[in-house]
Amino acid sequence: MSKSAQSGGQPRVPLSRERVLRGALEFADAHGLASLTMRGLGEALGVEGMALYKHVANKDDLLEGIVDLVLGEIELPSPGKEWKSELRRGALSTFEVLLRHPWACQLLVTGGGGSGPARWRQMDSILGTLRKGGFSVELTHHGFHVLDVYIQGVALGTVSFPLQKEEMAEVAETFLREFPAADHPYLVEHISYHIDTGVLGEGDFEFGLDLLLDSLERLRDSAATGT
Amino acid sequence: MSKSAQSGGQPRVPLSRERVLRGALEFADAHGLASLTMRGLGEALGVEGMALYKHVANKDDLLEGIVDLVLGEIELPSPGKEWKSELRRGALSTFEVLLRHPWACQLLVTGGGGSGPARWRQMDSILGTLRKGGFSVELTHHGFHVLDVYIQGVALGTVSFPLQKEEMAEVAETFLREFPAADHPYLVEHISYHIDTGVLGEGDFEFGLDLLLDSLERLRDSAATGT
DNA sequence: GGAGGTCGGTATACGACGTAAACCTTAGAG
DNA sequence: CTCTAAGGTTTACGTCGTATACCGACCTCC
Repeated sequence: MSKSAQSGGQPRVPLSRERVLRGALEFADAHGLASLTMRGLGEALGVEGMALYKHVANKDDLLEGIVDLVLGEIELPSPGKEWKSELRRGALSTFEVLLRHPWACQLLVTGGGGSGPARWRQMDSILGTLRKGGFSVELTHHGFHVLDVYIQGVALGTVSFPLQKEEMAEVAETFLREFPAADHPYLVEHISYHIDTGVLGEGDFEFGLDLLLDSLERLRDSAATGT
Repeated sequence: MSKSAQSGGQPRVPLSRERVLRGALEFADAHGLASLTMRGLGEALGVEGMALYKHVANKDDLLEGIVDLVLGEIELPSPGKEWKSELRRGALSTFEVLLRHPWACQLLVTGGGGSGPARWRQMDSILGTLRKGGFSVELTHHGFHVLDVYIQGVALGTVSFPLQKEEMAEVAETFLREFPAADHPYLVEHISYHIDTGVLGEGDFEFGLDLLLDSLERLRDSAATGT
């Protein structure tokens, strides 16, 4: 027998930062961020809550850790290839990943914006894609922030309005019924539109995304011709 | 004496939802959201913490209340006037208000997005400004969401990166020093740019805002000419 | 002008949370 | 066989939101 497994029962796998973070991520996916508690996570890992502190500095550390894990799932654009489709792909991937782990949005946004290695890699690849796509340093700067903010914003908005298509219509209808509709004619129109077309979704996300990408392209070109 | 003031000392002003919410807002401004606690707020209002529950259903109710107060500070665009400058004004006002109450951003985003009357009024006025500006229902829908998300996104980003200009440069420099810079060339360039130009600010906000407004205008016009 | 009801505030208490500190257990090294 | 230290447990503290019971002052109505 090798040195790690021995005598009686199970193979003695003694936890680790890795396993704690992975467990926390799954726990959050399963039960939501609010239910992610040190004692609860401990139990899920078959251990007393305090044991986690042997692998994690404190709860904030743990949260930062799982945010970075999530960010690591994002598909990155490759600097050098066709910039627009690369950024588009990366943006859609970000959107998907954040919707897959709704709680991560919230953390990303309230916890300083995610400052782990996965975030750095993502930033670098987006910036690089713009630069290699012919954008000046300044335009790259602006473009990056606009895209970044937009993506996080939509993900956040979508996530904090967690309704399925039918629920949505139902809720909207009861809302319209007991509402000072006369004072909010345009809001009523807007809600009605939502009743017909459903919730915010990928389509709405892509609308703004393409708007931004096209605008950035136009700016790049007009800067190049010296306008 | 009138009926409200009497005998011994002070004039008997018995709290109210209004005063509780206003007090909570000031408390959050002064000490941050994390320090806003029922007992703490009670003390600030010269009252035991439990007294607040006579005016507020629970803490969530209180938080929703103060978010709506903040939203009420926002200057609204007027449907009918020149749409672009109106929306621009409203967006800048939103930005300012959210920076004035940084904690509100966070609440706005985690607490279902603010669903009180102030939010409704704001939504209605933005939607109305677009419609009266000649946008179709569909384009209004998209334009609204894009603008809305962008504004909240930038405010959130700015707020969660709470550095002054000099701090910023300093932090960035130490960051660059102990950083695997070789693996993140574009990120390094980006940070250097930030060192020179300072933090995210109103300028960066306006860049994306104008980008969006111009793009929307273009879409409106091309839809009008049937392209 | 008392009696009673209600409104606004207090006192006390409970369970959950993050986490500090001390302790125990085991397994490998000398 | 002992020493050590890493990994896990126990116990405890302070803080949070809040349920519940209580209490005093006012208003109303007979």
